[in-house]
Amino acid sequence: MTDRRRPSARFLARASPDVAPALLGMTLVRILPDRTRLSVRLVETEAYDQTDPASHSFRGRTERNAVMFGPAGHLYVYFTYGMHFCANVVTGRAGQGSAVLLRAAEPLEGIEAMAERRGTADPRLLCSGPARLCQALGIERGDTGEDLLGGKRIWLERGSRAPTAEKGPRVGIRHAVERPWRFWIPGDRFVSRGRPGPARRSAARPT
DNA sequence: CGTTGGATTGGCT
DNA sequence: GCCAATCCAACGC
Repeated sequence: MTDRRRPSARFLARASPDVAPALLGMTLVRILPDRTRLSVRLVETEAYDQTDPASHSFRGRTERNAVMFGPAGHLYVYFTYGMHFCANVVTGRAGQGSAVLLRAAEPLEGIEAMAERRGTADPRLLCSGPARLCQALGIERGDTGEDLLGGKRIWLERGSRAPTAEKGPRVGIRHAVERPWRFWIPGDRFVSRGRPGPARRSAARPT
């Protein structure tokens, strides 16, 4: 059964590479301004922290990343590529600048509303990707700082946590590519593209 | 103050 | 596989 309790602050106040796999299988619930209830099951996450050249917090606190340096359990939303939002759960202790990027999820409730926002009904195209997830759930700049442990517009529930996680390199970064800080539920069809996986056949072959 | 390029996506070749 | 879309934070001068 699904556990509707929220995770504890203590659970999130750990290092991001520990929290990231532990979030898999948890539920993210979203209440839209018109009170539509949406929910998804997290299936893919990535860890970031201040020692990490790929992290927004690497060069210290700024106006943009301030939420990352606050207490665990808040939502850090950033805007990128001129058109996309991505959402993170702040982890660790205040001042550490660590967070977990929510990369992909399985749609559970409010699928019709998600499909409308996304412009497609294909379940695999609703939340499989960090920017897709945000668009489906209506997460934007103004949602940064929301309290996922005590808030009423968006929060986490324990859900049906995954027994195992697979790990591999993070997606779309230039620095610290060697850190295997991407985590996903093995075999889950809602994991986003770009899976590392074993030996994908490449189009670029030597002659 | 000007430049660069990004924790992405979707459409076209 | 390749690249445009489209904003703006971070960095260099």
